[in-house]
Amino acid sequence: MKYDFNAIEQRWQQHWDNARTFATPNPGESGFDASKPKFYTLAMFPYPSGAGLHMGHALNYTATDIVARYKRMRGFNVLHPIGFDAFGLPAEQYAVEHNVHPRITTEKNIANMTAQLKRLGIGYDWDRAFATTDPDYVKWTQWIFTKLYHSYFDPVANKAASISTLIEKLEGEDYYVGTDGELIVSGATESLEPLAGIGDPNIHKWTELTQPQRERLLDEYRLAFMAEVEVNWCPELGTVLANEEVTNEGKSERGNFPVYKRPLKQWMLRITAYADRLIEDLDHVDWPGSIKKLQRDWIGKSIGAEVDFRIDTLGATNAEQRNDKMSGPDETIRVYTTRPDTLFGATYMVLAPEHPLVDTITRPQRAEAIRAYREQAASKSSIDRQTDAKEKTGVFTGGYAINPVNDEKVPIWIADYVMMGYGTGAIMAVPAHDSRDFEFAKKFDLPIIDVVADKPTAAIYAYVERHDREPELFTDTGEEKLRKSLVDFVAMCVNQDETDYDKVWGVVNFWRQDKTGTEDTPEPAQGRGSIAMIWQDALEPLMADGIEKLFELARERRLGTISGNAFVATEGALSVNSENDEVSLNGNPAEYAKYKITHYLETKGVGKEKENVKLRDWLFSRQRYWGEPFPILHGPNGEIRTVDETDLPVNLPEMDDFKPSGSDDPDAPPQPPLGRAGDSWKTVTIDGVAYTRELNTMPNWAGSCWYYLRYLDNKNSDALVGESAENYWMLSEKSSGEGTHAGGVDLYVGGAEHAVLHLLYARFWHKFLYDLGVATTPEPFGRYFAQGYIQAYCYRDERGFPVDASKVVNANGRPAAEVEGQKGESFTCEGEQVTEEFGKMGKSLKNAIGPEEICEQYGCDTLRLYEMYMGPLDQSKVWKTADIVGVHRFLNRLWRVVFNEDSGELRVTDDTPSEELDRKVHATVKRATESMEAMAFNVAIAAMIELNNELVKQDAPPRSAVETLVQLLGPIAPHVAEEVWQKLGHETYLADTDWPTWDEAKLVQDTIEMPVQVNGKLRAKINIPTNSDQDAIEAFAKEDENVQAHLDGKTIRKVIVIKGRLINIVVG
RNA sequence: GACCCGGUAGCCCAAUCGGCAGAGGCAGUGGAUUUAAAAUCCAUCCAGUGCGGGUUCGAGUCCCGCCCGGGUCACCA
Repeated sequence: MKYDFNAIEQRWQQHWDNARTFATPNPGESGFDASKPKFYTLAMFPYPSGAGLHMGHALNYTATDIVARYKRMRGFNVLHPIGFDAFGLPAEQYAVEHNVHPRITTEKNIANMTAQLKRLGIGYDWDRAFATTDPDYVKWTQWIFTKLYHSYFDPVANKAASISTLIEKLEGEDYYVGTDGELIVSGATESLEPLAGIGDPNIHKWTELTQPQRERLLDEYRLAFMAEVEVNWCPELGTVLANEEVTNEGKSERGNFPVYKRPLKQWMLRITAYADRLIEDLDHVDWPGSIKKLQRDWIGKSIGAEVDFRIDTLGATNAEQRNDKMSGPDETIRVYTTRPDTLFGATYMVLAPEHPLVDTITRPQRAEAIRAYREQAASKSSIDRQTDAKEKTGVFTGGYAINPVNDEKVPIWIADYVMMGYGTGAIMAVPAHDSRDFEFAKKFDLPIIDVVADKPTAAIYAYVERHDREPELFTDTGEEKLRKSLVDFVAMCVNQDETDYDKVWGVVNFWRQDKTGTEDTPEPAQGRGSIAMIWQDALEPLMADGIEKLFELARERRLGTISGNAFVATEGALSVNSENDEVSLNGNPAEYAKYKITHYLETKGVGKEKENVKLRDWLFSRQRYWGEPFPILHGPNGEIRTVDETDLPVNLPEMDDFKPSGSDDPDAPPQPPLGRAGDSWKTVTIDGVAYTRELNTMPNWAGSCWYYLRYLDNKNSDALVGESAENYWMLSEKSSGEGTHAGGVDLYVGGAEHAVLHLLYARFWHKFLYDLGVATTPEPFGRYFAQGYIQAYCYRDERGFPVDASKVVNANGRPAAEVEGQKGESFTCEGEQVTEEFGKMGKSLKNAIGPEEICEQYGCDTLRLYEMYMGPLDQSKVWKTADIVGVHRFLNRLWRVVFNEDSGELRVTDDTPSEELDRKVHATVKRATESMEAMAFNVAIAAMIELNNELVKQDAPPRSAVETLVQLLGPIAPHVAEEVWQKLGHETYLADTDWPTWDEAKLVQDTIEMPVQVNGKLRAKINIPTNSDQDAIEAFAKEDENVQAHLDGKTIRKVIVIKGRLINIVVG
């Protein structure tokens, strides 16, 4: 009776299906056991694509299944559901390519994937499964959207609230409206006053606004809103894309088509309102640090200042001024900077080509050049911008602005290295301290002046300034003395961290003039000693061309940039050349200088502190058929209303032609497929008013933003999730009072490629639902585990194209899979020479291996074992088919431990295991348990193999030891474990048994071998009674002959005894 | 370019609070079985932890500086 994995796996999979073994009741349902703790685990939502499951899926689903089965044995109520993210581009592309309705292909793919999942033996609660395309689910996705539309983000409460609340607050004058439409809290404390904007706050009351103004104001605050924005337009896909869906190369993530920037009116979600909470709450989730960092960087919060530069009209001729309607005194360009401390070094300005003030600023003689440049910039796709990024381009507008801190006139340029989408779309360029500005200034020969320097350079600036102020001090001295004096000055400033330059100046001059000081006068740089020499060395290169040259550079404020690079450091750097009659930053460290200048700007009314985020609002419209229709109706006068809750869901119209209108012309207007739907769908008449439905659809991310909540209560028709189910499954008790788990899914496993897409969008929606009171935890996924990729060898022919890896053989005709990765092999594919490489397993490299072929050949238990044994789950690892036999042998060996293969008889006996074997069993349980908890399944499996190797040696394997091993194996290789368990005579299923425990006392041996070191070198190993105390251990160690030899004639200085570990005797 | 992760035997990987570098698997080698091969079984070989410093009685583990590999982001002012 051989190990027949096919029959075994088929039998148990059928059993689990029929018996609904992994169905989990909710609170209040029959069979629910309230005494057990809960555990909610989830793998990432799969797309039911035509290609089916790949190895990465198998890895992901096996991992959560193992944890689910393990936790079940540990006495948890385990929720482990699955469903399908069935809307969206991939499903639609597949449907288009195969010319069938997406619903049909989607259903077929779901059926196919369901069968594949069952073939892997994953223990899902299938009763909870659904697809995002189910009308029942679409209804609640649309419901959430209507709530977003009717909500705003309250800046005081820091949470979402109903738009009607905002109206109440405006009517009740809790809030006023500022010039930029910002909300101003009435009776605000002084700290809130800056919200009022720069200069005259010009505060409006709600009653002063006209009805259209009011509508517009409210629209400014809705969490779902329409806006004309620069979007990523992909003509080939016929749709716009979110920033996150565009690759680095400026191509669409789906299909790899070119993407262009163009302004379009689209639905947006105000994710930026949640930026702070999305950052802050990362502190409370148990996620990999790298993923948290990716999210923080993507949100990209920075604190800097907004500064207003007045446009200068003096440069214009009288004739120009007469024609220039915009030369009023209030016309300013607002810039955002994170380095306000460098404001004195702003020598020019750059506007994004799309900046609205460009036309105003441009002088007539520059107009043609500007027009040409803007046109060129607009026509570039992001890929071109990317390619051209190496070389800075730009055009001078002919206009100037006034630097508010020093009244210097600075030229205004436009350049595509400044983006309209970030900050204010305009920058003050500080070429000395920003590498992009530096490059640009070099290319167009714009002035570069230092305003920040490291400490020695700052000291030189201070010295030269004082030298030039009192030149008479130096009339009778030579260059040598000047040089020494400078070195002293710099050395004293740097070594004593002194920025009171006048004081140092005094001291240095005192000594320079060879005067005798009073007792109080410190010697510069401690007597011109060695410390001064160090700085002399550092300064020598600067003075190579003579000290006069150095002075010259300092007077030109160019000391820092002669290196040919911008000096961008803030740590340890000091401001220089930054003072006017009212404020001086000189000698101040950057952080303080920032604070000081920002405060100065505020008092002058030309700037204020400003927080900024890189994160953009989420573009939510797609011009596609296969997505959730918006529950939105457009009225004849442009008014918008949401579809009533009772009329949800809005289902997609049946259409014959659902294909998107793609085009290779980037200027063709978007034509959503729903525009071709019949009028009976498109037009809705309510109270005699004919409304048109919104014709765009939602992006595929919509459905995956809240699916984990629907699993909890997927049959509920009154709410997206019922309260008791949500409370039970989402609220997690904090285990130790350490508040690291913010609730939600207890273990979420998936690939890191979703770090800034799904994981950010879902957190945003969840926080909104939390504000609504639908969700009771601030975060959706309390713990997230990012699994590594599966990589594989791949082969390319002479032209560099990948060839089918399964057809590649080595020189002896052996399949590559058996010898891959070994040195000195040469490979051919159908007679042609190919080269071996290494990359992510997949279709594009033609090196994919389907889970199904492995299941057929070895069984899914072996596949599950192998995938977990390859290495740590969070790391990428290489697929090697040849290695699979290792774990397959393990299962075979285990089978033969239990059964006599020839007779089919059980080999196990009821003998008591030997003390040694018993110790091994307990040690294995301990190691396996700890490894399972740490998700180090590779280590857990190794421990099991070890124990099995012990059992192989037994002529009569004791039942207790075998059963323990089988139980440990259960979560990972459930079919064979269950089969053996049953054959061992058990009535209950292994899945329903308790996880084995270990007895720490059983691990202790009577005697223990301990290494003895002398001076850290191993000199002996001694066997001593385990319970020996420190003194006894030391005495035993000293008895050893070899140890004595090494102690001979030496003094024992110290004896380190680590009980159970080692003894180290230090002699000298 | 910036950031994150990793580097232990021919290969994949273990090694608890800093405490004897080796558990497990693959490959290799020798043997058993076999007409032969595959499969299977038994036995066995193999490194001082990428490099250079430092802390320590003691470093794969901690600190500093590099090198290599993988990943992510990338004109974000």
